[in-house]
Amino acid sequence: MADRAIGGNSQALLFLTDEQLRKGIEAMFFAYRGFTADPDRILADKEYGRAHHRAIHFIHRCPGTTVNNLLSILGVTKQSLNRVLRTLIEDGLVESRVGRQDKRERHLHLTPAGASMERELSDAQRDRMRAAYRSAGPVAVAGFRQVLEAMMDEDMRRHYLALRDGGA
Amino acid sequence: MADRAIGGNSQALLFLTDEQLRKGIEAMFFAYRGFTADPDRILADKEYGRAHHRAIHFIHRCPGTTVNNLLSILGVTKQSLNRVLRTLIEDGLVESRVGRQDKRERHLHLTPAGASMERELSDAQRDRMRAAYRSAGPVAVAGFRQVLEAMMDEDMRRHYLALRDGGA
DNA sequence: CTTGGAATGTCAACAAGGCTGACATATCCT
DNA sequence: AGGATATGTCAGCCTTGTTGACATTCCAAG
Repeated sequence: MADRAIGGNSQALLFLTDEQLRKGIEAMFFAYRGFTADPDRILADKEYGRAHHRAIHFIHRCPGTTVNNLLSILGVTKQSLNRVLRTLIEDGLVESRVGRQDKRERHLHLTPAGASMERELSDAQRDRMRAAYRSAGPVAVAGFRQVLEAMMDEDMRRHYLALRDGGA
Repeated sequence: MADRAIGGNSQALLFLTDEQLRKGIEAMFFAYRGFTADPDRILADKEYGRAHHRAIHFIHRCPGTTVNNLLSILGVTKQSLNRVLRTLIEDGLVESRVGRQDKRERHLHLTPAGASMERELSDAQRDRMRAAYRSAGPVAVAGFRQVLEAMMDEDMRRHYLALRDGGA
């Protein structure tokens, strides 16, 4: 178990020790709490939760996306998503338009109210991220993204890259 | 809202644009799924969930920790933790010893069975982390940790640093 | 034109894991 | 003796995930 990276290898692999990996694991745990803390605080006052935030985020990023596509990005069941989506539509934050070519599909868009909520949430989240980026510097940020990308499941990486490159 | 980092500033701050921040936010979202995926799969077969994993992890890291300390690390209520802890103790994975100095305190330890479960879970999680580290390289890993640390809430950072330095 | 399959919506039931509030017990400290 | 602390526990609630079943609508292939 212990530190297989060392074995017959060189000092250059010291960053692969179980010790280093454990620090990374704990860093992910504690950092993710910070990552969601600010939007969570805002959402608590309204009637919503983190699931609503995620839906709003990706509808903002992919205007006109279909339910199926959103399902696959979020990685939840349609029943779960539908519950969230229904309240967002009822409350006038999201609009669901019947597809023109394929009328079975629904294309999702934020209403002005939805866009305003999106801004409030992502501003809060970006503020923290910006402070972290600034304090760590550009080189660290590049490494941060590189490790995160390598950590994703294949399916998730596909979605991520499509958003990263398509949305740029 | 858009790209305040650019304003009257230099090119050196291009990594602080909203665009770059958004990519980091999405990377965190997708990567965290991968981060928990392997332990979750293992836990699904047994009677446990992610909350049990977290408790086991930190009891392993801080043998003899008190319930109160664990509460503060995990950031949940004692009722939530207790539900998890009770099942772990009933199932013989965790042992709760009355404190010697202060008999009000309970000191938590993994039993051999608990330690074995811990190993199985953290092996799975470390494997993925190791692959990510290896593919990204030591410089990226340093940046990864740096940005995550900067992203934590103050309370979480205290716990993280205590574990990072104390546990080294 | 019919039929199979895809995309969507919805109902019901359930589980995990958060939360609050209230209360009990044992222990420590002053 | 009495207040504070550490823990455990009961009851109930919420969010968000799950499965399974079923209806509708529509596209596309035969």
